[in-house]
Amino acid sequence: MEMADEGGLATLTMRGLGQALGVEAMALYRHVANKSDLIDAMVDLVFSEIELPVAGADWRIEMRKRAVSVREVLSRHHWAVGVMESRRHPGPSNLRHHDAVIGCLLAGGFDMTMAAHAYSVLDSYTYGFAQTQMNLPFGAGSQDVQETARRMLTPFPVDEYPNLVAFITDHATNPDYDYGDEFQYGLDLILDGIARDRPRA
Amino acid sequence: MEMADEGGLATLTMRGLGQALGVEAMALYRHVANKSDLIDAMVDLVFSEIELPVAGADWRIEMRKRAVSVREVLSRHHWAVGVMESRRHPGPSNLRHHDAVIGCLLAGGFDMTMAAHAYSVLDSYTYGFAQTQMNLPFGAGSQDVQETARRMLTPFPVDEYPNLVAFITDHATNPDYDYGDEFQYGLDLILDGIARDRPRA
DNA sequence: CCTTGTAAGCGTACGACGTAAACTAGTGTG
DNA sequence: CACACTAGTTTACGTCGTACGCTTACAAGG
Repeated sequence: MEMADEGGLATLTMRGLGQALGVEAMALYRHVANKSDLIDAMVDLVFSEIELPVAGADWRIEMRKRAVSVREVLSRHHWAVGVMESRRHPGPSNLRHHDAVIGCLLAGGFDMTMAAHAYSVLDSYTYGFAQTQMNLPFGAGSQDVQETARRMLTPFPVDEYPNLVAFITDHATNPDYDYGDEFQYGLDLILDGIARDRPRA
Repeated sequence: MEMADEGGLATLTMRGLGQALGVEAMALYRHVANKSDLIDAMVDLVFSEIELPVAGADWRIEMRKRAVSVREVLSRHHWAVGVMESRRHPGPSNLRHHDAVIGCLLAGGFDMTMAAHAYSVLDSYTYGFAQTQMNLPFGAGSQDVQETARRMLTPFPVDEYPNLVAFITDHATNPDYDYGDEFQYGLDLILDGIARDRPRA
């Protein structure tokens, strides 16, 4: 996971992993069926790092806490975005996580249909945000943003994309703009919407 | 793109593509700098298939139309999810798309900050939903779901994940439950939230 | 007509990658 | 002492992206 954290899933190779462990690549196959199996295990480890919602506590606080935790964990393991939900063999932490989320919603007075709705919006948003942010071709630091944006737009005629340019100059390169803050806005907007729809208990 | 549509990005190889075109693999490098460049071009083609929002029209209708179109396009090109926003060299359709979305929001009376908020939530949700749905380890058909779910839970003690089991049996395997329908729910929830926050024009 | 420049495509080759198969030590247990 | 088990190694195969150098096809200019 350290290797993947640093350079992405692509830099995690069996040979490289073996070398990092002081062992030949093939030795790994004593402990792991194949690379996909290894990634299954890694994904489950990532799930185990996510804070579990507590059934019986305030659902809104718990759901918010979980979403923030997912985002924080995925920001430490950016390789995991895009691979978390695609496993054909979910591990125990994965299943426990889903079980806890559903349990917390049901305990919070949701019926099954509303729980499914809530889970779907929250998860889609949280993973989607993580994905778009992780993949953003610039990191923190407005100098970086400005430079990257200029390089992207260079091949095209000036004034071809006026709104986009306005957005970048007026907003995205503002030094006290942090894209990460956007997450809170959308998260609360969605929680508000869910709270409004939830049948009163 | 036909190749990737069928078997995912992994089955698109330079040799395979050459063969499909009746040409040696290396011939492709006359037209494309490298594989990443090829994928850049493919991503831009995907963007070009997305319906553009019209500036001046009702922003809510346009945003909804766009989100639905994104989802539809991504469902035809499932390989593109996870790669759309990560390109270091966005093409003209990509930039035009972003420009149109921002333009439509600004024309709809949003200030730049609210436009950024709206764009962020909508995009994160739309991509996130596409990602989780595309990657779901089961396709359509409840028989499939039931079978897959049982196989996933088999290695674990019964009653280890009661809420998850309840969700699957009560809800997910219901024959008239289509996960795709969840998209509409979340989309309208988010649009409602945005409409509420938008400063009145 | 011939030359020459350019675009298109081909052939070969290299160094990754995941992993199958067979083998070799070291470690207990009967 | 024999035996099975475990962890690790060696070698090898097929596939990938792609660097490098070669060969055509063809159009423009003298």
